[in-house]
Amino acid sequence: MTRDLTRRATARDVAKLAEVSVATVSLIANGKSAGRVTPETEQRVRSAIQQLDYRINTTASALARGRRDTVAFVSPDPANPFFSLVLDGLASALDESLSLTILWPRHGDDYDPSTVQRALAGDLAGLVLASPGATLLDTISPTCPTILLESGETRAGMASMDLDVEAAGTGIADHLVGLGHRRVGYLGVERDRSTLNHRRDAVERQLQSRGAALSVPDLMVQRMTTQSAYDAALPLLGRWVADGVTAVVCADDLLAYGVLRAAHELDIPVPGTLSIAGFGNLPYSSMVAPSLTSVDLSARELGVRAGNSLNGMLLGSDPAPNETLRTTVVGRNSTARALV
Amino acid sequence: MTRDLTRRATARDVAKLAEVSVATVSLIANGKSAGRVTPETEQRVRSAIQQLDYRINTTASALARGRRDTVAFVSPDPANPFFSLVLDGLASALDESLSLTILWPRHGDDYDPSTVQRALAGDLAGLVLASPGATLLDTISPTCPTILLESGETRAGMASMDLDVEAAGTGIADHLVGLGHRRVGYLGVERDRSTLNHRRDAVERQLQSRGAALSVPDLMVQRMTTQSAYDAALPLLGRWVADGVTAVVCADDLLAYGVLRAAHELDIPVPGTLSIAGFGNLPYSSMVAPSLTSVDLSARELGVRAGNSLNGMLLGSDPAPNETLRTTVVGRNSTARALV
DNA sequence: ATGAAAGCGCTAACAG
DNA sequence: CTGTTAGCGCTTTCAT
Repeated sequence: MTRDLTRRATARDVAKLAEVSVATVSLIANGKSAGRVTPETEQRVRSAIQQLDYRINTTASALARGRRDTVAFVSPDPANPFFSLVLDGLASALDESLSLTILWPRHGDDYDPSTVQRALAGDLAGLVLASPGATLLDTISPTCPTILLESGETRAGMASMDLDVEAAGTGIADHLVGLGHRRVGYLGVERDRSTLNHRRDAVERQLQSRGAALSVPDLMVQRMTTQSAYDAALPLLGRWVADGVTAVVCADDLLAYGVLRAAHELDIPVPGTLSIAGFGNLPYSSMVAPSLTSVDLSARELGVRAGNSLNGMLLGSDPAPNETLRTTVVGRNSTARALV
Repeated sequence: MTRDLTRRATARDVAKLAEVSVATVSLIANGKSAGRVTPETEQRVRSAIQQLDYRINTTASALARGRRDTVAFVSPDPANPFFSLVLDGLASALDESLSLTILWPRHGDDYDPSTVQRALAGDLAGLVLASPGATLLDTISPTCPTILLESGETRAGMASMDLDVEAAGTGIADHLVGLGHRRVGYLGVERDRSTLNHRRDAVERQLQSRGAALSVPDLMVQRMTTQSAYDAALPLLGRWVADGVTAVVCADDLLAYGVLRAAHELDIPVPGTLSIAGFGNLPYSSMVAPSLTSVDLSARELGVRAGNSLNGMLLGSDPAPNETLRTTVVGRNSTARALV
C-alpha cells in the first residue's frame, strides 16, 4: 500500500477519475453534500477518493477559506512539566475545529526570540505565549489573538492570564509557619519576568503577616534548572542552616529539587533540620520527592482558562482589552469568570 | 502600536502604498532583491512594509512555492520527559528552514489516533511518529516522509529508528548482577508495542547469560504511569521480597518511580533489601531519586538521528525503504551511520 | 444536482 | 530593473 510521496492526489485528480467537477469533490470531501449530490455521484467520488488516497490539502484549504485553524503555543521551556500541564488544559479546552501546535525552540536557553518570530510569522488562529518577559513583549506586535500566560505583564491588545500567586504564597506561608518555621531562605531566578518577583513578594508578605520572615539575603540563580539550583545551594546551605534558617522557599519546584539534592549531599535532614517548599506543581513531585512541599499553582486550570478565552476571542466575543490583571475570561460553554 | 487583527496587510497593500508591483514586494520580502531592485525602490517598499506591519502569509507562500516547511512530531505522551529529550534532539538536528511542530493529543490516553490523522491531513515536510504500535501503523498510509521512532515495527516506505535495547539490557544486567542480585522481578506494560517486549527479552537474556534470572512471573500494568505501577506493586512487592527477589526491573522509569514509592510505603529499604532499575532516562531521575538506576537510552541522540534522517529524506537522499531494523541514517553534514 | 469561474495571497517565469 | 501573467489546490457563489 505504498504510494508515491512526491505528489499527493489533488481534487482535480479525483474529479477526473470520478468524472465530476472539483466543486463536487470539495463538497463531498468536506461533508457538505447533504441533499446536494446524488447518492450515485457521491459513491463514485468516494471510491475515487479512496482509490487515490486523496486528502484535502490543508494549506490550500486554509488559503481559500481564509480561516486559520491552528493555535500555537510558545514557552521558554516546553520540556518543563509545568507547561505540559498547561498544554493538557489548553488542548482539552480548545474548540474541536482548532488544533494545537507547540513550537519547539531551536536554542535551548530560556526564551528563544526566533521561535516567537516564527510563531508571529505563521498565520495562526491564536497564539499563547507562556511567561514572556517584558523585554520580549516590547519587541513583538501581535498578528492574531494573543494570550499572555503567567507573564505578570500587561499589554494593550493582548489578554493576560496569571496564576493566583497571592494564594500560593499564602499556602506556602501557612504550611511553613504551621510547622513552626520562622527563619526562611529564598531561592529565585534572575530573570526578566515579573511574575517571579510576584512570587517572592507574595511569600514574603504572607510570612511576615504570620510573624516569620525571609531572614537571609535571597539566593539568585541564572537559570531555572535543577542543576543550577543545586550548584548554588551546595556551598550556601550549610551557612543558612547555621544562621538559623529552617526552611527554604524556591521560586519553582525545579529549583526545589536542586536544593533537596544539595541538602542530601550535605547530610541535612529534609524534612527535619530543613523544610523545602517551592512554587509549581511538577506532576511527579509528590511521587518522587514527598519530602518536598510544592504549592499547586493549577497549571492545568490555567491552560483551560486560556483555551476558553482564546475561543471567546476567536468567536468574536473577545472581551475589551484588559487594563489590569483582572482578566475576564469568556468561554464557549462556560460562564464568564474573573481571575484574580 | 495596536493594530487591527481582523485583516493583515497583504503584499498588494504594500505594493499599492509603495507604488510597485506585488512581484517586487515578494522579492524584497524574501530577501531576493540582490541587484534586481534599485535601492530607492527597495527603500520605498521596505518602509511600506514597516508601515503596514506586513508579513508574508505563510499559507499562501507555502501553497505557491509548493514546498512544505514544517516537520510534525506525534507521540503517545508528549508530556513524558523522555519525549522532551527526543524533541530537543530533533529540534537541534533540523535544517534551519524547517520548523518543528508538536501535535498535542486531544484525548490523554496513550496514542490518540485522531491526532495522527490530524498530522496526516496537514501538508507536512516530514512526520515523526514516536513509538507507534503495530495496530496504529496498520491504519495509516504516509503522506510525507515518515520516521518511526522506537516502534519496534517496520513498514515499507517508512524509516524506522530504534534505541539500542540490547545494550540497555546489558547495562542493567551488568549493574544488577555486579551488585550480587540473582533473583529479579520485572514490571512491564500490557500494550501493543513490541519495543517494550524487546526490552524485557533483552534484559532477561542478559541476566540469564550472567547466571541471574527473572525469577517471578512478570507484573503487567495497563498504563505507563507512575500511579499504575504504584498501585500494582503495593500489594505484590512484599511477596516478591519474601520469594527472594532482590531487584526489580521496570520497562520504563516512570514505572520505576511507582515501585520506588511502593517500596517506601512498605518500608522496604531501597537500595538495600531491594534495588530498582528501569529503562529510560527521565531528566530528573538522578536528581530526584538517586536510589533508582536508570539506563540511559539516549533519547536525545535518537532525536538527532531522526532529524538527520529526515533531512536526508527531504533532500532527496532518502535511503531505500529499509527491510530490517538496521536503518541507515543519512544526515546533512554527518556521515552515514548504521543503527543496530 | 452539477459545473464554470472567480478568487484566497503568494511565487516564479517571462517579457519588456 | 520592474511589471505581467499564470498558476499552487481549494472553496464558494452563481448559472445552468
